[in-house]
Amino acid sequence: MLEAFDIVARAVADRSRVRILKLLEPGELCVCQITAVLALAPATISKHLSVLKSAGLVFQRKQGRWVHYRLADRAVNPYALAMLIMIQERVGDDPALNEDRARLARVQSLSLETLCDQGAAAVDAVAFCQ
Amino acid sequence: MLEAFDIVARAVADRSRVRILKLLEPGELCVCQITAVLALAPATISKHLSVLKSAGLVFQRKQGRWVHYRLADRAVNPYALAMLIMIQERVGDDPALNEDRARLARVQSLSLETLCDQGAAAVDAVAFCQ
DNA sequence: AATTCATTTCGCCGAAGGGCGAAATGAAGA
DNA sequence: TCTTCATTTCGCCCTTCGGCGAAATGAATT
Repeated sequence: MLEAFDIVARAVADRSRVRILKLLEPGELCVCQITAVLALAPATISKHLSVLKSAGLVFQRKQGRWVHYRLADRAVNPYALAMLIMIQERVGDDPALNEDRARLARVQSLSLETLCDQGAAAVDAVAFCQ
Repeated sequence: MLEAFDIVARAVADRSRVRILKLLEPGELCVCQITAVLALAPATISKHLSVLKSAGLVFQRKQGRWVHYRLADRAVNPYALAMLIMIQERVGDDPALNEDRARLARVQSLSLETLCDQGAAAVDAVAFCQ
């Protein structure tokens, strides 16, 4: 029990991972989309997602070349859902998170093909055009 | 906001600190009592308490030679109380925590004077006598 | 079967964090 | 004022963890 709570607590005790959880609130996202928003190396994002998945905070769905992640909606870890709800309800207005949401909007205006080819550069290009 | 959540999350992302929070649920305790239960160095316990205090999870009260800590009951950090409630309601039956509670009972059967003089050894002596 | 390519795994680096002993602090008592 | 002593702070060690590039994986396409 302590062990299970500890896994969830350690998982959310990192800004990048909380940013990912907040990004996933509106719906599932592809790894490359998350990577483009956070502007970190794919290896880093993959590691974060693996930690979140192990904690039962996110689920994974593979479709074609891409892997989509979404917030957990079923209790794998008894503390995961409660923690997600807490983050959802209480962690709201924040400069970094608002920035992420704006960036996500631009990311989602691109096809996955374009995004994977161009990476974060394409996102900045969209920002420039608007 | 993200910053504030991060501080609380990192504070509870450690087994020793969660054990301390669970110990404090029935009521305030002296530093030496917590030290005797967890069987860690006073310096270590003090550091943990400082982290919990900075996160707004515990309050401090000085009385004579001793310092008493208790769970926060007023919102210093907007996430602290919610996290405490979550830990209180959901983190329950666990071998380590049960062990701590049993050890706490023995600790509380000693006066602070005896406890501070003898340390953890006195606690083991009580266990032996019962 | 070979290629492409999004994702993951591996190995490494530097920073952060838990643990302790020793020294500092500071309040109570002599 | 001087001593005592619970607690805290400081410095150090060692482990854990976030980050990255390079290599491995594995599914889809040619």
